[in-house]
Amino acid sequence: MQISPSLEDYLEAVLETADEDGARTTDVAEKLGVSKASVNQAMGVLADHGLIEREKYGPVFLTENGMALAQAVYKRHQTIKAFLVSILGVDEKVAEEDACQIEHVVSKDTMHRIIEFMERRKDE
Amino acid sequence: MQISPSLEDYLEAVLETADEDGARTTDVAEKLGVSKASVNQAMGVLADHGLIEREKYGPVFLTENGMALAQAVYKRHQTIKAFLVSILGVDEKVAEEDACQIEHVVSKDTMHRIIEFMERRKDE
DNA sequence: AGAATAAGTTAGGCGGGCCTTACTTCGCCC
DNA sequence: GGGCGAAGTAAGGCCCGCCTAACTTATTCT
Repeated sequence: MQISPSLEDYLEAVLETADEDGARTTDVAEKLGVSKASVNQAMGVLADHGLIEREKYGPVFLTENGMALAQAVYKRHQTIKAFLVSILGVDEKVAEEDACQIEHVVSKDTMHRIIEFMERRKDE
Repeated sequence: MQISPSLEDYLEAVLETADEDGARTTDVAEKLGVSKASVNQAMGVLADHGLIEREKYGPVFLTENGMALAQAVYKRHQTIKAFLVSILGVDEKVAEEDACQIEHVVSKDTMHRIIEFMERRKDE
């Protein structure tokens, strides 16, 4: 499953804004700071990839695949953010923004090292 | 001075491939893994921004502004790479690639924290 | 129910960044 | 000096990601 960084952001936002009734275009747009039209377009692509399902003029829902991917992205995000805050002492808000960017460009290898580093820190 | 990440990469590559006779389109293209046409186009934009100078069919040279910016970018790059390698233990080659991406998305604040962290490490 | 408002959708457009193809200029060598 | 290959340039095209404007559907309120 290969989607662009930007689509990963949309997927993550769907996860974060969803409740039992799914996620709304407006909320996702708000969260990402883009227009509803852009969200709608992105949802089309995510649906094509089988990552979400939606009925016309209704909310969207993550499929199983979509949920798995969204959670993976979310976890990466949280891990990087935690690293920035707890290890480097970066401000919470800044860390949030930086994590959002870094999560898309960091290699699996470096990601592992970050996790390891934090594990080690925890034990001390 | 506001240029895109991609243009920063071109500028950095000019710095890295240049000798006394300036930098060549071909070398920059090779270094970045893009076509000569793309390099040429980017050089046009950098020239418009007064960051490089060039004569037709000749090599390009960094202006003072261009040199300053290129060095700033280069330093960021090296710092991030050093952090990945020496603190996280990331493989040299992987760190190089990751640094190349991260350098464009990291905030000034986080950048400072990284430097501080490494300074502290050095003292111990 | 009917109007006003909110949510979602569609169409069309724009800039960034890359490409290929074809052309021009340069430098070298017989 | 003519020819050739390499370097540089120009033109045109493609995809991505975003936008605005205009439209359709849903909802809410009196």
